[in-house]
Amino acid sequence: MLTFAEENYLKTIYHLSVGGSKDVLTNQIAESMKTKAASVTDMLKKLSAKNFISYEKYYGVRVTKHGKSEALNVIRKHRLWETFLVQKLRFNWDEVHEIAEQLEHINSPILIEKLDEFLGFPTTDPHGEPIPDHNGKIKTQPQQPLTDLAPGYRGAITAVKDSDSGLLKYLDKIGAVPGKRIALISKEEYDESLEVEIDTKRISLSKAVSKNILVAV
Amino acid sequence: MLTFAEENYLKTIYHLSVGGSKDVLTNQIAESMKTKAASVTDMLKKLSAKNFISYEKYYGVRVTKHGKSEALNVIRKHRLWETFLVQKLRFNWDEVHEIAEQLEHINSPILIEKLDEFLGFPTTDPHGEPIPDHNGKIKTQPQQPLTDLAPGYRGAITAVKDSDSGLLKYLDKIGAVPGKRIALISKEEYDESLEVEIDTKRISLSKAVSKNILVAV
DNA sequence: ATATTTTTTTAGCCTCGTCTAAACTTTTAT
DNA sequence: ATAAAAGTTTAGACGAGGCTAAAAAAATAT
Repeated sequence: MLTFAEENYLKTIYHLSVGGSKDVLTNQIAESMKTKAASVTDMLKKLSAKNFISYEKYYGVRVTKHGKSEALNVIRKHRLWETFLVQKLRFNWDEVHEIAEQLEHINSPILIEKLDEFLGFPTTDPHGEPIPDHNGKIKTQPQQPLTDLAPGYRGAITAVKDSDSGLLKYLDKIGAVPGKRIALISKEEYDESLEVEIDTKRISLSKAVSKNILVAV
Repeated sequence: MLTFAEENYLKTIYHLSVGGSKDVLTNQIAESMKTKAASVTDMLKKLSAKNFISYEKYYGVRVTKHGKSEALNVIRKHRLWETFLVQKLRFNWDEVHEIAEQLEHINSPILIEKLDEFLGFPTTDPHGEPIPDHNGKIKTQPQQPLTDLAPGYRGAITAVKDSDSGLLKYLDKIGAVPGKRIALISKEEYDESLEVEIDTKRISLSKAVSKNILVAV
């Protein structure tokens, strides 16, 4: 049985490791979890002793098979609860992250299976992120941040990174939600802002916003 | 903000204080929480310092207004989640207690209000226990354990005390669930077992069972 | 190649919640 | 009324998780 803290570290390390091919560093974890490097080092030793991560002093960590499976389980629970909050309790998508951060630690496999069924076995959460199945299998689709694409791109928004409520409220207002079609018209060089078209409306998006919009490629 | 442990102590103390007119004693709490008296004493000091209980060394505790309100809030959450698990996720009533013990500590007032609405503002949980409203008002109805009544009694089961899964499974099997009509036919003196009628069927109930069946009076 | 800066780890301390063992109080029995 | 028993509290310890300050290692600069 994992403690809440262990689950949170594992989830963070897993998230930081996805994409990057290198080991996850102590300071990255500390920054991401808003804690201190010394605290992270302490926890890394514990997680390593329990075989959830492989840890080489000064050179960072990576999750083991065992650790990845635990991390994906926490992520599965988080995303199922977010889906529940939005679909059943009618929360807005910008309000659910903090609550799901608590609910993800509830320990009852049968509860999660029944919740999954109650929700109709959803494959993505309200932000478009894929929900791992009960074996930890996660269905990824080819996607890139809008910032990486060239003018002329047309496609659909697949997901929105970052769970900041302000960003999500804004995206909701302009209609930039998962599933929505979007076209990249042009890129402004000096501030890297993007001119896009959503629902036949032209909108300029700052880089801070557009780097969080993931689209199908 | 209360910790999980503080919430659990407060809930237990409140439950033990209901009915009994005297102060709740250290050993009662320890037994009820399956912990040691020394641990209880430590926590009583903390809860007393925070004004959730009034505590007189060696003579026991009682909850303050403040403490009662917190206890009722935890109980409200527990019973709403139990209702959710049974009504929406189709759990059996004997399976929900442990899961609700975890869910009751989720801290989000708005979540609980939305859950309450989603469930249609229920007034009792699956075991017939009343659900306090968001002001901590609890609707009690006159009820007594079946063991306290005389042969000839006819009425309805209002609630079932104790959350033991074995007991609940048995009660479910014989149809002794809240709302069901029940008649007390006779009382066997030597072992205090009761002959009752439920659904036109005659059943003999041991004292261990019948003391947990609460009926309207 | 050495010195400086950055990153990471260690050492030591803190709070929370738990425990055992020993020391009190209070209650009960003689 | 006093001795024994029962109940409660204190003292001291521990693990989990966090912190600050200092030491050590790695990366970067000169």
